[in-house]
Amino acid sequence: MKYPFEEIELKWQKYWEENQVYKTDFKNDLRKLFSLVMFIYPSGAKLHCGHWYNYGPADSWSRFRKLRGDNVFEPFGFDAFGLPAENFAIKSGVHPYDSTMKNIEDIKGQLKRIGTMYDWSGELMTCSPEYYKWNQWLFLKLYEKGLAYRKNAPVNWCESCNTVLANEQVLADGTCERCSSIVIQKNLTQWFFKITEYAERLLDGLDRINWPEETKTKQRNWIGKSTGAEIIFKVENSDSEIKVFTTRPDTLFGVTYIVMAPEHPLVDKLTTAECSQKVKEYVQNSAYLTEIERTSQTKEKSGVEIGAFAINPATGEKVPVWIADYALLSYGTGCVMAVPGHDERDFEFAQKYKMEVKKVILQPGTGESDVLTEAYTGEGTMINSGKFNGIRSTQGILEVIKFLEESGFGKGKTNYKLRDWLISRQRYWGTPIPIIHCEKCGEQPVPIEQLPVELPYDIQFKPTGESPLRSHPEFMNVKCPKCGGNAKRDPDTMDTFVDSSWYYFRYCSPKYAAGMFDEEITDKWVPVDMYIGGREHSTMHLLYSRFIHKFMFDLGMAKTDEPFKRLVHQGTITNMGAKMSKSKGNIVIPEPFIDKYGSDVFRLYLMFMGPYEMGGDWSDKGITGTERFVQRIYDLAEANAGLLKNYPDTERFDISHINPEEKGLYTKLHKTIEKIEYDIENLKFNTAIAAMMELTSEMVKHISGCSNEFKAHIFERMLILIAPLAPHLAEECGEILGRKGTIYENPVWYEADKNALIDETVNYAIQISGKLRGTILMPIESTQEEVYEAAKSDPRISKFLEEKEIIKQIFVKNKILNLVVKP
RNA sequence: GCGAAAGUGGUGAAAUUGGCAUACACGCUAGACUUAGGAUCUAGUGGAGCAAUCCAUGGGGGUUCGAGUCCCCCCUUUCGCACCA
Repeated sequence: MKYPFEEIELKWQKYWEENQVYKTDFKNDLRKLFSLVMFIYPSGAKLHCGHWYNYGPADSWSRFRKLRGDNVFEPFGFDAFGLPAENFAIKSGVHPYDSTMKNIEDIKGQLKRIGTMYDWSGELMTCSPEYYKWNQWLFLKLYEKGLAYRKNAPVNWCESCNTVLANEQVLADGTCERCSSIVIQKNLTQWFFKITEYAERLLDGLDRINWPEETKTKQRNWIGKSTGAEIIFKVENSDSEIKVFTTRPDTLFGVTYIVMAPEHPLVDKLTTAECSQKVKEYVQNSAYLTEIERTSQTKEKSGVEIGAFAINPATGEKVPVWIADYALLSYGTGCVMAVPGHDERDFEFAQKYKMEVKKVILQPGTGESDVLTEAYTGEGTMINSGKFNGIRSTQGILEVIKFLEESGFGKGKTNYKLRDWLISRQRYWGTPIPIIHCEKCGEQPVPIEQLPVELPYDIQFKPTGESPLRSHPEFMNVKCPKCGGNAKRDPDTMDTFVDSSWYYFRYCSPKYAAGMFDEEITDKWVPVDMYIGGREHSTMHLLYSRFIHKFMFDLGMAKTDEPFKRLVHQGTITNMGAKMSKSKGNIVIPEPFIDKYGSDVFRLYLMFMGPYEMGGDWSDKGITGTERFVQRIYDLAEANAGLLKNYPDTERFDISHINPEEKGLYTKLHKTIEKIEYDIENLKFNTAIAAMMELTSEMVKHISGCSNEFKAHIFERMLILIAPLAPHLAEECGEILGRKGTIYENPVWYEADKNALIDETVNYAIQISGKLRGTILMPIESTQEEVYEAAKSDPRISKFLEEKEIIKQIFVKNKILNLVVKP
């Protein structure tokens, strides 16, 4: 009979749900396993194959662990705040709340068809006040500790859309994603979280978690630690000082000019009257470039002199001060000491503007008088550096720092590329920032007992560039919590990455009202043991949550200081070479395939396509392969209906007491058990399925020659092996075969019988001088002599040995015999 | 430019440690059963050659009895980061 997937998938999904098979008992934390996939943004585009590729295999892994005896918690929820819903509202007039609720309903329906073990009692959505209340609480805690603060900062601004854009909405060429006009930088007062305070701990923690090396490397690069010195340059005829950061204090004697970022606050003050016109033009010009444009290496460097001179603290020499947009205000001190002799960028700039190049590090193997034709950035001996002459540059770094510290002109300093996290958005559909601005008392936190600050439903969606909340008087006008006078709420909302930086805690007690989460549970159930999601979050979500988690640890609310013990990235499924996205119109939806083949076949196919962490371009070409495979298993079960009712399970068989067909199957089965254990644990689903296919083929061929007791043994184990990969199929076949109880209510895993893993004979590869000339079947553990004799007497091999002298034999037991002959 | 990953049949891909390259599938070819086949089953299927054999893991060197796997150089693709002083 054709495998009736429609009926049975519904039947088992209903059964699992009604019997609460996947409900987690938090009281039992023995062998607890928190298995998590990144929650979904409920967009109108709904679930596509990429989502399935994330959730299906992740669920198979969790199911495998459940069968092995782990107490698995696998929750799901919705990352429900965010820009797309609001943009949709601007276009269509549908309120973000309404569209989001509808999308969540739709997606939930789609999700249920996968047949996952989600414990829906953990379900949450970030847009509900009972969730975002705790975002606000978190904000206030950070505020209290000085880790949330407001400052003026440059942001992306589209003059045509009249709004702030997230970095992700600015295309690589510096234009607006929506209207293609140029995006400029504009200074606005914004809220930040001080993630930089945690930079060192964020680096340290990476050494203690089981994450892909590529992701750890990305985070390390993103944090971008570099050590060097901060050096003070006095300014001639001024009481101002210019501070620079450098990783090469050993090149201090080679400084020939200073570069400041055009937006540097000292620029106005230090610019002389003669230069002011040129400087003003330059500053204005660079404001129209995006950071992306400014920092693109293809652009030629440019700059102007501001007329001031700085004094080199080591030499007393005066050097000109320039502004140039290759200096970034956001890194280091925003000022650079330029050493054209030993820095490529400074060299390029000095060439263009005809500035002096001083050689202070001697490249090994070159002479002092050799002229530099390019910057030498390596190590060497210090020259032209006063009392430091002759010192190796690596040592010189330390010596110069010592000199700076003693003379008060600077100090050793560590710098990070990581910037503070800008969390305010001039948007409606997010968590309101719980701050009240009072003209008299200034910035006032909303008292905790007044949380949540609820997002009003009635609101005007117009892309005005201001938060829509600002034009909602009932929301905006409040009394100051301190003086009771009239005051205004902060009109901004939080970045949705705040929501996702602690949601895994909340899953354990989504309805908890006495705090962010029930620590009695999270103390035992957090951290997440397995986290599966895409690479695109390597430096965003995955860094933010590590930061927030460490903060929770500092508050005493988390027992560990890392949120995700083990991390795996599934590969990206592309379509026609491009990542699936609604705007590209290349989304592949799963429904047609589930309708045609069923959920298990589709899940199997996704896992069978290739290595899980690799992904690839979508094609449904091979799906019939997994369809046939499922049908063969179903046929086998039907042909042996009731078997397990009539024949009890035998734990193991003695190989010497079963017939050859049974023996072959027995060995195959137990080898398959071992392979599948290794493969699924390591998310190598494709080879696990291949192994199951092999086992199934062997069963189809040989099962009729087996005793009923033996059949019962193999079917019982085969069901358990396929259960994580095709859960509906396994339950149904179990029922057909007359198995006692359902699989997932009574999880069990069978260990491989080690005795069955050893073959009695092995196929030796016989090589002559490294070339394969034949194979011979030998009893296991044969000696070199025995194999050699057998090889010599085999005509296929002996003909290569005629009149040849064997000068060496290489023998690898149970594998290979290589006879090296004289050429 | 820097960093990471990858390159194996017509296609998706296997190959825990240096030890029989191409498992498992898709597709294709032939046959069987069929009114029929986009069903099922059986056999075959890296390339060249009648054959013995030879050649094949992006290209070129090397180490080794033996290299898809280790080392060096180069090419291509994908993804990150992109003047970070």
